[in-house]
Amino acid sequence: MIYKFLSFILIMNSIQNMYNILLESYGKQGWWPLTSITENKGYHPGRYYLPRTHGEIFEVYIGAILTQATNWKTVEKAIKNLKELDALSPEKLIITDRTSVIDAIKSTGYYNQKYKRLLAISEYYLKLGERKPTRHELLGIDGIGKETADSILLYAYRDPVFVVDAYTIRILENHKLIKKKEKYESVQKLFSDSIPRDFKVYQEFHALLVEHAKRYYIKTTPKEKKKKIIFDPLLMEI
DNA sequence: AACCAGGACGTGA
DNA sequence: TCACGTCATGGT
Repeated sequence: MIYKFLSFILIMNSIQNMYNILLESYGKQGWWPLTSITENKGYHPGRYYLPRTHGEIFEVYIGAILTQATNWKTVEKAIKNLKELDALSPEKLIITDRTSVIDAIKSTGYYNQKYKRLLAISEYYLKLGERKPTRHELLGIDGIGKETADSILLYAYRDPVFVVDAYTIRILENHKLIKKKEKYESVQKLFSDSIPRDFKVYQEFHALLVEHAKRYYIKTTPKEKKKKIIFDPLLMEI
């Protein structure tokens, strides 16, 4: 029993170390990217007061839906298209004709689903008014699962909710900090137990894990078919 | 030219 | 509960 306790302490320490090293290596990431920020492709490191307007907050919702199972570059294009269409607000999105919106978001794939989901969050966002959503409410909306809900809470509202994505799982598995098929909430709790309850840390850590995974956890050449992971330099350090 | 992307959801076992 | 198929375009 005491053995288990000690190993848990070590794991917590590794998580904290991982954050320190990633931050030191890559710097502040400045998520969530916003079109109102013209420089640095919308990223705004250190400006933790963002987003602040309804336009910026709603853009996080839109991006969170559109980025599901696709890369951000295609989402960037889609949001830009929506802006040119003048459909980048819940009110406008609802009244804009379906084919125009679908055409705008086509690059992100799954456009039929995503169109429906954009409508759903638009309706919800309007009903919300000035109120802040709860996780439970968000999860009740079509197309919003755990990761999307937590992304919205963390990046649109600055709630200290850790976002667990596929990359996070992959990295932690590789470092043997979790077992395979560890559950979402379980991984989330591990982070909550290991790092200070500070939304800024949560935002940066998640973004840093994504950055790290993009560098070392994606297959690079068709040759390395069997090897998903190249080599993670962090394995030596933590 | 496969293989994968900042997932979610429905279904059948 | 859980493993698996589906949704679809674009980047590497």
